[in-house]
Amino acid sequence: MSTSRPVGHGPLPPLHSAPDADLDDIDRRLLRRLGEDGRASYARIGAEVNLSATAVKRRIDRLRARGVVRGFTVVLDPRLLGWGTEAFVEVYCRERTSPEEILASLRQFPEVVAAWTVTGDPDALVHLRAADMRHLDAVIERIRREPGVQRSRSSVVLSRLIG
Amino acid sequence: MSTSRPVGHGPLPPLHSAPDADLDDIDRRLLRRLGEDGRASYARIGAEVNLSATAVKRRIDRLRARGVVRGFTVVLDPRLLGWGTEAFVEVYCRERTSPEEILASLRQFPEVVAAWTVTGDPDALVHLRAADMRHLDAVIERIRREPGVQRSRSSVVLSRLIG
DNA sequence: CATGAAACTTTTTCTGG
DNA sequence: CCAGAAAAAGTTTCATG
Repeated sequence: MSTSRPVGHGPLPPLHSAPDADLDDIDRRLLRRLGEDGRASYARIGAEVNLSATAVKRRIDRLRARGVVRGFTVVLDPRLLGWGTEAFVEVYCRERTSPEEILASLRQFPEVVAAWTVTGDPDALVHLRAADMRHLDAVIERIRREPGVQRSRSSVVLSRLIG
Repeated sequence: MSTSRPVGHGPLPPLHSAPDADLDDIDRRLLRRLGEDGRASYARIGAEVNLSATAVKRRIDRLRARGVVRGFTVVLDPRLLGWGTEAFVEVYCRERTSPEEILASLRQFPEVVAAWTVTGDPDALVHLRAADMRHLDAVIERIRREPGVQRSRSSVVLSRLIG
């Protein structure tokens, strides 16, 4: 029943040496535990941080209220779900293409797992997930044809090192 | 206690139209619900998918056993934790630098949230999180000085569009 | 073989110290 | 922060289609 998902490296932001977050040591251990198993019971967490289940719940509630804890989610295996191929696409937009327009363009693709506007030559970086190369190719082609998009440069993921 | 985290776009792989995963419609709805709230009770989930809590638990257990569900985790707000600045760094390695060496280099930085080896000109793409620009700059400098690293090209994240 | 109901255990949630 | 009681959720067992 225990999930082994080391944090620090991974989808979670680093907990240790956080510059400033008003977290005490117990909060950090507690969040680390929730990072490893988001369904861990308050009682079990409390046993590990030397706190009663009630105290643990109150701390987590407080962290939720503050917005530090945004919620809880399930971690799935994209490969086993049939989404084994991923890529990053740098998108170069035409002049006068707003982030809103980029967003609107990308929103329609379920293959777009994440996207950011960035500094530098490209305007946006897009993280794609697809079933296979063929699928990936098709999606990239469709993105390139979007009105606001001028050109793009793709990197297919060979292996996930961290995260 | 309900978390609004739309899936399809985001850290979760898309659930709908999964090419092949041996998931039936109930599994997909169930996973979607867990994506939104990883701590939702079996009873509540069951009420939404017209199944008993027992049946829901067994389905989730089965999905865990198959590896489709890797676990559960908490979703944190990096900004409120003091990690508000992020960037992507393309790393160009020297000849004969293995992925293992890249991994070993990057592992030591807690600021490295994710990293992939990729096709194309750069060898690796690195996702960084830092407290601020100053911090980000320092980390990138340290990465550039790593033995296996030849040069790098960075994009600072301006805004998160999706994910 | 998956399901649902019931029995049983653990955990959560209140209350008041 | 602790203790205890009530409520809810998790877990196991068993019978059914």
